[in-house]
Amino acid sequence: MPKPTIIDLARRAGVGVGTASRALNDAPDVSPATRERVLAAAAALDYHPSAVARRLQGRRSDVVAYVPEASEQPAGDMQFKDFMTMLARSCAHQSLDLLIHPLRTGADQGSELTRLIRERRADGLILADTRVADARVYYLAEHKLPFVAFGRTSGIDNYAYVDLDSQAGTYASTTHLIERGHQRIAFLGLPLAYTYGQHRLDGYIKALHAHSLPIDPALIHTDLATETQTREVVRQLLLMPAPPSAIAAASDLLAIYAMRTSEDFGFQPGRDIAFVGFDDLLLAAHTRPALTTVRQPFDLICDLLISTLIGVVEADPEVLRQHLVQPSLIVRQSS
Amino acid sequence: MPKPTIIDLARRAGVGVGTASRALNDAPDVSPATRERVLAAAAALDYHPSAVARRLQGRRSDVVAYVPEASEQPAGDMQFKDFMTMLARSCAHQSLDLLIHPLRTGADQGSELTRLIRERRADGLILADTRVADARVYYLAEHKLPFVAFGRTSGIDNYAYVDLDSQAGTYASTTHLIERGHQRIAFLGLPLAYTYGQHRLDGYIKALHAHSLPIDPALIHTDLATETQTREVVRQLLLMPAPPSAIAAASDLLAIYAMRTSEDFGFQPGRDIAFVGFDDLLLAAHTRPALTTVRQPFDLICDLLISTLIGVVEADPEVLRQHLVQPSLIVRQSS
DNA sequence: CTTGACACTGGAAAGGTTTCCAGTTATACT
DNA sequence: AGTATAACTGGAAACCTTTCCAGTGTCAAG
Repeated sequence: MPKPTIIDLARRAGVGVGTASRALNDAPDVSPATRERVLAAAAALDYHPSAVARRLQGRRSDVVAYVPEASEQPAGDMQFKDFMTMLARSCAHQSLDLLIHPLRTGADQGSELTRLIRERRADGLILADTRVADARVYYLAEHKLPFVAFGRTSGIDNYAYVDLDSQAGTYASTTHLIERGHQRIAFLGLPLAYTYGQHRLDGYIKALHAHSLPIDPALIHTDLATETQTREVVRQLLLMPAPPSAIAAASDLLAIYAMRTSEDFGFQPGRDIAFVGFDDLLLAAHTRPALTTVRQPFDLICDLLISTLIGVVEADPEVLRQHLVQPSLIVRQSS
Repeated sequence: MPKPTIIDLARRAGVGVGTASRALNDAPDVSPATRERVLAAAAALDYHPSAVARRLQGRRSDVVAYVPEASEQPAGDMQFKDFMTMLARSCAHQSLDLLIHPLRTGADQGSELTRLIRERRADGLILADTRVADARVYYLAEHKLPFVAFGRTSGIDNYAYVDLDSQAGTYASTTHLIERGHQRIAFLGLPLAYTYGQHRLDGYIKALHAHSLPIDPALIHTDLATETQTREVVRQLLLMPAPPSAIAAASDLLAIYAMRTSEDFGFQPGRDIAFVGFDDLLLAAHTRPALTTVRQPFDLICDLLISTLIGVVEADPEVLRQHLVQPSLIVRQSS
């Protein structure tokens, strides 16, 4: 019993294949009685239309490829699964399948990307973890391949992206600390090679500026990756003659490391020193004290990524190609 | 300039389509000169064969779908990205594409899974996060859909799986503690609804048994999810009249929470109390003291998942369908 | 009774590849 | 020289859908 085709189905229902197809896709030009009969036959035969054949006939493959860097992210990416899940959900809403195709950093990324599109294994690409200078973005834009980047890249502007306004995020968290009366606020930053690493630093600086506070380079540490590294940096901060009274971190993980380190020094986080993070990890709500942080609306971001990509693929001039999404500050006990 | 087809290519190279196809797939029956000519023409036209058409003609879609539960994993799944990346790499080795299709917990999972296969959107499925009683496994096995589960499920045996021998993992870590002279060893466990949660507990108990140590229910806490929950449990342990001298945790995260809590009580982890974890998170090597833990060889597991799945899809009787992979103990300073 | 419009239907064509089969030419062997 | 074999080649068929077009039948209006 080979899998039934639409021909078997049509025969069984006593109609032509064209009619069968129309009935299944509830096209307008088919009588209710006929549709009924086709649907019944489909159920009886346990018929499922071949997505492959359908894709061949249409011009689309109805697949989106998600192309993360085959990460060396220091602490594991805790939000990756949530993000993937939401992205998949957004795809499902548009009846798209989600392909995942990590790019090895060394390999010939260009031809890899080209083949994905040109072989029609995917209609469009979603990039993530974009860097300040991101070779993939330059390549895709130059070769006019359909893609949307999650995150901006500098030195190029005519491409589609969705990005969190990270700068607004740290601006908000830093301002929050300032409004709580803090004057000396340290900043723990991520690698500046990533665009969001840069933006999160920018927001902190902008907030200090806006409130006429001095920028003290001694209070700013970026490119933090490991826990030991972070702890060492925080140690130095706490041992300063005039230690900071608050610490703004560019990620929840950094903030948590910092809180722990301050405890080692006998400080009580949230009381003696204020902390804010960034990301709103599931962890963040469960630390003690619960961490004030900045949340990115992944669901909205994913929807935008997919709808923008569809616009790009269809070359729809109506679709806005560049989106900046606002984060929200979640105030908890640590600040 | 519509995308060139193999017909354009053949015309350009001055050969028939059959010959062109054979030349591209380096089939045996084509002369070196002809192949040369076809390849040159392909380069000139920037020709890429349509994966969709290829899939239609062959019987395969050459796609594997990875089907995680749309998790409520308490702490975010830190290893998810690494696992995905390796799985994708294993797929790439076999020229397969990896589709990701999270299953909403509520929805009609059955028809979702059936459609994935019957519509040929994927040739086979990889399941993950299997539970002790996993409805998806039962369903897939009953409907004879091609799949491999990462993790075992009870109450059924004729299905393909790859699993880490978690029991051996906690057996090893617990034994390691015993050999270090510990007699009172507490256990922090994961939800028992997950098979590995159960197995990790089993290994701990088995190790105590093997060394004729008593099983003290007061030292065993399972179904731990959040940090606060874990800290509370550890607090209770440390306040016991005869507190444990070592703690075996079923995950690195639980171990780290426990270490931190013990520090709050003035203990020095690794000296006053020993700790072992499970998972070998990137974090684990960077805590202080560095965490002794159990590592799963994800690369091997992924290769096995994919090769087993291929065997299942091709109904190859030669392929071993059930694999138990041994973890390895990584000894660091915490024990 | 004829004509037009209308509602529905069947079947062919297209989408782009691989595979199979029959055919052509060249080579080798008797 | 004649035949058998080998080495290669071209093109048709198959994979399974959707879409388009021409056709059939019904009904209303003229």
